[in-house]
Amino acid sequence: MSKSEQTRQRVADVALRMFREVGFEKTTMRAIASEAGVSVGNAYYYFASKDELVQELYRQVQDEHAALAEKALTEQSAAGRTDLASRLKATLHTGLDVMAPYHRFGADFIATAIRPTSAVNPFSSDSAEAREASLAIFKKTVEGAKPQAPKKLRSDLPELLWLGYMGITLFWVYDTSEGQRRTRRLVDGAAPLMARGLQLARIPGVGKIIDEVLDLSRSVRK
Amino acid sequence: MSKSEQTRQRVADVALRMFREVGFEKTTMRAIASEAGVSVGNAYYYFASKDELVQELYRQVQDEHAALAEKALTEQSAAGRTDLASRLKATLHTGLDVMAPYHRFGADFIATAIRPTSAVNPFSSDSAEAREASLAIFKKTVEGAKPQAPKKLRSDLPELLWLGYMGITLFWVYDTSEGQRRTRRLVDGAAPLMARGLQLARIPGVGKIIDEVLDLSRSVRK
DNA sequence: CCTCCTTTTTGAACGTGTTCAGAACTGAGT
DNA sequence: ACTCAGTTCTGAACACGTTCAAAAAGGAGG
Repeated sequence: MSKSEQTRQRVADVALRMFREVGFEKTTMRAIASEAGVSVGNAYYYFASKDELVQELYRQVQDEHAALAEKALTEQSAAGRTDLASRLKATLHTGLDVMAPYHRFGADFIATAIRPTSAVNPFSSDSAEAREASLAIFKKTVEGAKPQAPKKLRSDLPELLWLGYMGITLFWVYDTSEGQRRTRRLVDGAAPLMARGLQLARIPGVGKIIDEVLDLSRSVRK
Repeated sequence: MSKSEQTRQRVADVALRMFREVGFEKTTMRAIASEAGVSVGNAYYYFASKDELVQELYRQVQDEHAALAEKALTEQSAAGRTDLASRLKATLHTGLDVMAPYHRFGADFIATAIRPTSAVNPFSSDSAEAREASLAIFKKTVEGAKPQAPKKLRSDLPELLWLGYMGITLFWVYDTSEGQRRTRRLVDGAAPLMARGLQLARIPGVGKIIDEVLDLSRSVRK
């Protein structure tokens, strides 16, 4: 590893550790630089802004989620539990597991991420790669499920679930209950309800409405 | 009006005008103070932070929404249009109308509002009053509708619709289409779908699931 | 070893939101 | 008129994220 890469890595490591330990706002660029043994300007040579350090954090959280979810899904399959509700629970709970150390400061990260101009914004094109990776987890969750979801929903489902996951994350940020158990309960309750709700798509009257909802959702996404 | 009140008002007026004209980030406290003819410290004597000025903005937007929605709903009723879909459209569209001048900077406001520590956060206790006022608009929207919504949903409906409105607002912030017409289309499409969707609650199989969704939503709100 | 270009590093400086010690003003009581 | 407590106002100062001109280090070719 070149000296340049080492410096970059050291800055990133220090930043992420400090984010975890003292939070986003209290971690100043000066503190990061000093702790990493470089000047402020040098930290900026590698990361154009504090936001870019958050981006680094997201990447790491996401990689970890992908690995943990994959592992949990595989174990469940081996044990014969292949229903969508169980798989969804596994994916959502592992997501919460990975984010847990950052809960105290989650709000700051969300505030950063939500700006359309932010590179970390989950809907922006800058983070397309990260979003695809996250979507892939939900694709895997849905595709490996038996019985499969109703055909008409299958293709849109991962994206809708991912959107739901964003909502759950928002809920989690505001969840001050101990260990965020209310969010855990939400996941445990919502996963089976969603799985069962999907079956309703087979009832004629419901199916028609769902078609229209999907049409609208597609047209509005352009 | 006392001199103190005058100063406070002048600061607020200048701030809101500048927010509208040049945006949240570009409106500095120094500029507000200078434009209002007071010192920076004096502006802080009346508003503890820049966020509190945003709170002032929210209050104003909300009052305007309440008035416009009320007017639109009354006119519709007079013309004999009392179905929920039409009423919902009126409420949502007037909301978008009121926010329109701020669209360019909406993202900054959202980023400010989303911090749990922010006084402007729509879920925080600090903004309970504002939230109640907003909820009241949706209560009126639902209650004045004929035919009425299914009984089991009636009490939770305003809160759920309000939540949906938050989602639509988020969508609107990210909507860069001209005049935010995609958001308008979303409202036009979603309002009738929601109204028709509610009727499905009367189908036995669907009703049971809805009961459980409501139970979960209540238990998780604690 | 020297030259010359690129990459890396420095730290002072800028503009920001916010704080605070104290100055200026106000008005009620004497 | 004078006092004095409370209210209103001031502007310098602080810490922050970020920028930038210039210094230092590295490295390729002679």
